[in-house]
Amino acid sequence: MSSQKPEVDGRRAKGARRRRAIVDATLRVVARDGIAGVSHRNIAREAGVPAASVGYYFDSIDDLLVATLLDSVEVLIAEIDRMTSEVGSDEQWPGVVARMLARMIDEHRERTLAEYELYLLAARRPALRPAARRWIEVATGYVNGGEGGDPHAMRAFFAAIDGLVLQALVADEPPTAEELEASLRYVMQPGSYLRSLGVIS
Amino acid sequence: MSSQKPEVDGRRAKGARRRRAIVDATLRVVARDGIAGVSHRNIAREAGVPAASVGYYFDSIDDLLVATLLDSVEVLIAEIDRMTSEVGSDEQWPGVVARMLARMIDEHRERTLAEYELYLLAARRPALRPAARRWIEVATGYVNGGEGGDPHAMRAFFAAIDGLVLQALVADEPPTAEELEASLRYVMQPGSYLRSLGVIS
Amino acid sequence: MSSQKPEVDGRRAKGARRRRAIVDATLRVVARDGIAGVSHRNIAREAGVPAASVGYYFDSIDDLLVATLLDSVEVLIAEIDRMTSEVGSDEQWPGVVARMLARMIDEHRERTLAEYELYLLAARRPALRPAARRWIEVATGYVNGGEGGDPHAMRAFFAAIDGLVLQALVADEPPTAEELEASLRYVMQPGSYLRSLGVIS
Amino acid sequence: MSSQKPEVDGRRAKGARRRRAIVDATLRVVARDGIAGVSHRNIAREAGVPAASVGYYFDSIDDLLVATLLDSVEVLIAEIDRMTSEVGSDEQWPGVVARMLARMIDEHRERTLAEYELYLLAARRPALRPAARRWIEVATGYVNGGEGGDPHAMRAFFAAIDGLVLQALVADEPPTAEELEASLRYVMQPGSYLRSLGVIS
DNA sequence: GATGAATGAGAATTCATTCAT
DNA sequence: TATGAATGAATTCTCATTCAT
Repeated sequence: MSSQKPEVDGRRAKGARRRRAIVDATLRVVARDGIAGVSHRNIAREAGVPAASVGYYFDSIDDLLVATLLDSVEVLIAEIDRMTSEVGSDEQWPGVVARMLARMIDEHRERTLAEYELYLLAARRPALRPAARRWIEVATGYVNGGEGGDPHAMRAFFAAIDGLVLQALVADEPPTAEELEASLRYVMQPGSYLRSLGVIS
Repeated sequence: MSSQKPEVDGRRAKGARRRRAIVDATLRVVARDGIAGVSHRNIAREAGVPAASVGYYFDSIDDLLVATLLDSVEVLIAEIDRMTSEVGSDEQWPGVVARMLARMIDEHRERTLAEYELYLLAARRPALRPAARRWIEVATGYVNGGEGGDPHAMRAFFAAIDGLVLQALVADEPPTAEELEASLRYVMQPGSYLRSLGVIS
Repeated sequence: MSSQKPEVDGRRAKGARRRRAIVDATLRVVARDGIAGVSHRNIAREAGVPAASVGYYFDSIDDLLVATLLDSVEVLIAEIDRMTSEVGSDEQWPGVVARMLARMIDEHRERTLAEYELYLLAARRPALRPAARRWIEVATGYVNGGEGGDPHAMRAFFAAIDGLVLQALVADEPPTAEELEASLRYVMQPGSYLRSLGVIS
Repeated sequence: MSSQKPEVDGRRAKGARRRRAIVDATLRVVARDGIAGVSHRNIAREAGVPAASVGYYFDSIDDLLVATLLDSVEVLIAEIDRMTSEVGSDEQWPGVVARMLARMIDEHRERTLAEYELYLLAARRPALRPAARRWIEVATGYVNGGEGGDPHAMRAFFAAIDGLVLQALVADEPPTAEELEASLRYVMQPGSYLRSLGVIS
């Protein structure tokens, strides 16, 4: 698509880049200082942009948080993608998921914490709901492509995962991958549970 | 036993009452405005005390939040107590828990949300950890008195409950008690799950 | 040279003026109420600017004090300049310095006191050291251009002056110019002292 | 002296002890945090007494500072006493004084700083003047028992000492005893200076 | 006499927003 | 379009003081 004023595209591209930089910075700030640390100044400093730019690109802090939550979901999707490609048979699932959770809890603790804070914030700010919903939908879709399976079982399954991560984040000593796997086996028993989920037949 | 200085008791009692009023007000404020709404001024207005009193009774906002989280656990305990007295056989458990959760989500939505926010905050503030831990311990203790049962199964069980509530709080349309019960049945199957938990034999 | 955006210069000039007004006001406040009187509110009221402006132009109170101390040095320089132009032969020096000190103590008592308070504060706040050092360097430089002379004699000389002013500020009845001159003669004896300083040969 | 109510003496003694503890604590607090750090709470914590006791034993902060300054003078007297007993002939004086000053600046830097802050404060608070005057009188009295000697020379002599300490406290690198001695020799030259002071004849 | 309780006032700092350019 | 400047409002925390006991 051509443009009469190429510098406009340059400017637009610059604007998009800057917007992007602000969103990325926001996720880093939430990871570091929590949602309470989200302020125009903090974000601008982290992003390396003028303080007024944050207010310029996002009408309100809420707008910024919506964009950040949505963006973090995409990052999560990419991460899950990478992990699912590592697993072969159903029998490995508990171990694979456990290791993924352990990584989220250990290596990416602050980042994971940030995502949960944003997620919980959706309970208060309706504007964040679509982003939160997308998260659930994406996760659900990974099990069986979004089709089939008892939705109540599905909900229980992901609820357990969410709860395990939540408790791990709060715990003084986070559980190891082995412990997580042991817990996961109770909600991923091939004979009864996963069958109900439609993961296996 | 009489005292020569009843006025001391009177003062102490008044102080305790005021302290109590501040904690109660804090839980209401968190329920209404979220943790972000916790400020000396907001709390003081809600409690009907001078603003400086909040700083007087609690050295820091964190101290106040710790006390509030601890207090909310006690309230939760009382609530669970009431519910456990209603249930007869094991078979009823899923329904009873589902109805309890539905009530937490519907009638006491903001209050429950407040508890989860405080709970998640413990992930960032170590000072809140003991309060958060007490919550888990209390819940765990209710299943079998804290003895026996596979701890990993226990963890998975409560994780599922936590996750169900969390997702319900975020959802546009919260699940009904029936839907929750359906989900719970997957993590409370008498034949496999509850037996592992040591709830039934 | 003209500018396409004269308004920028206007704004910058206004900012500089306001900054200047705040520094001036700070020196007046320290003179009137001491360093203990330095607060955003007090400074702002004295300068006739909004309270938030003080925090806007100076990141911290220390920054403001540094700027104030540095500024007061410049004022002192101007004052000394004026005085040095009045003196002819070496023999007059004690009298001239004595009159200068007497003026600092009498007419500008509060102002001089403010400078000493800022100066002593440098002993606690390293950030003020450079400003304090500049004061010493400026004074030293006036004797012989900073070159030659026994540095220990120089130090003793200015120490005596500092001490005389200090004691005069604390005294119930400040010394007259004549008394100061009599004291100064003991540290400015042409035959031994000033020769060591390199002031005379 | 007998008493009908020995417990009163006990109480009085306790009160005097507590008063003393508060004064001592004040000097430590000023040494540590400067005069700005003097508050009822800080003093009380440092002294290990109830917060309200400070206000009880001293009507105002000024009263407390007066007592503290007076007390610090007595401590200084004891210290000087100890040092004067070490010196034999006049020739040693510069070295002895230099070592004393070096110790004040190095080992007791904060304490010395505190004394200068209190001393300078006397310039603003007339209530502190008597304490400051006593300081000067005591120091002066040590030279020749308070009699004889040219008072202007005396003033210059102590002014130089005061100024040397003042500048040493502000300097990044405090002078060594040797450097101080070199400076002191210029204001303690036996042939002219000390003779004027009446120290030697 | 002595002290815990309580509070109004004030401190520095940070914030979101507005405005002029 | 984009941004430095500016500011009223709000934050937590500390303070001296008063009061009841």
